Amino acid sequence: MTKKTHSNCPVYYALDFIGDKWSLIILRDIMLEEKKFFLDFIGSHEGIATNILTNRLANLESDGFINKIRDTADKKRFVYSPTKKGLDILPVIIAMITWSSKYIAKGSPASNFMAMVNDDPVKFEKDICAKFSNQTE
Amino acid sequence: MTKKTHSNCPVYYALDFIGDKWSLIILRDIMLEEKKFFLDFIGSHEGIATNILTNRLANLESDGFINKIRDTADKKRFVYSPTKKGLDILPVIIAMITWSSKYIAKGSPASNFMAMVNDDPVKFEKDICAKFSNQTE
DNA sequence: CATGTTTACTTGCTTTTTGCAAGGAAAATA
DNA sequence: TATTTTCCTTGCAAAAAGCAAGTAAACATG
Repeated sequence: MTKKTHSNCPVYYALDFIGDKWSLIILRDIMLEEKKFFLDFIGSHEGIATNILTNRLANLESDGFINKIRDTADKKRFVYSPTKKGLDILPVIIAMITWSSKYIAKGSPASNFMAMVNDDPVKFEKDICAKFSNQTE
Repeated sequence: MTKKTHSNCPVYYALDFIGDKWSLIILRDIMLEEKKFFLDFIGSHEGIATNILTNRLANLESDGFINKIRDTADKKRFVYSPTKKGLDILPVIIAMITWSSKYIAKGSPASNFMAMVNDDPVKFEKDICAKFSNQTE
């Protein structure tokens, strides 16, 4: 996802930014799992490597999906949060959850999100956006 | 996207299948661009290599997203078509189109799909599904 | 029916990306 | 000052993707 082709196809355009697995996983962690710090993302059970995480966080920031600000309480670390542009990716994530809840193996341990999304996807999105309503951009 | 991790996270579960760019581009071509044949996909301006296309078509078929049947009219070639499971990915694609139409540069040559999706996304999805209503699975 | 074309796929090679392990730097802590 | 925490970098190996050429079966043509 280094070079953006800026295709005139809107599907490909979106994939230029979130067409790799890790970028969407990070956005999921930020928006759904309320992760904020570098080590939070490292703690995801998917196991992203530190160099890849650094690269993806930088891309997501320069592409305007997330903000990166130094934590005032603990200046060693940075707080990562979604921008409006990033929050607007939520419908894509929700659509994936809807699809998965239909096709995931019955025996699989169900995620909380599946029930919530199936129950009321609009409310699900609104509730998450409300958590980040203090975002300026 | 070779090994499926079968994570209990529904986002990651979906990304196991469509988390690489090419798989979604192929599904876009099949469902939105009404492409059917190997050479149709090669003709996409994104430029997928033949070995990658062969691999992705095989994966999509074995994962149950598409059907592959020999063309009765011209037995040299195969007809690729979406299954119900594949058509259920449409909301993900539509969510991407919605996102892109909001953030794509104003000067960019607009796709037909952007206007149609923004006008009536539910109708957009129904119309596409109707085209493939003869699909048995 | 011999020859050439179309369509799908394969193979070998190079380049790019990812994964992994170790280390480094700034801020906090003791 | 020494140690820990947090984020990031670097070097190297493994995996994936990209590219060009070639193969084989179905078909078309003379």
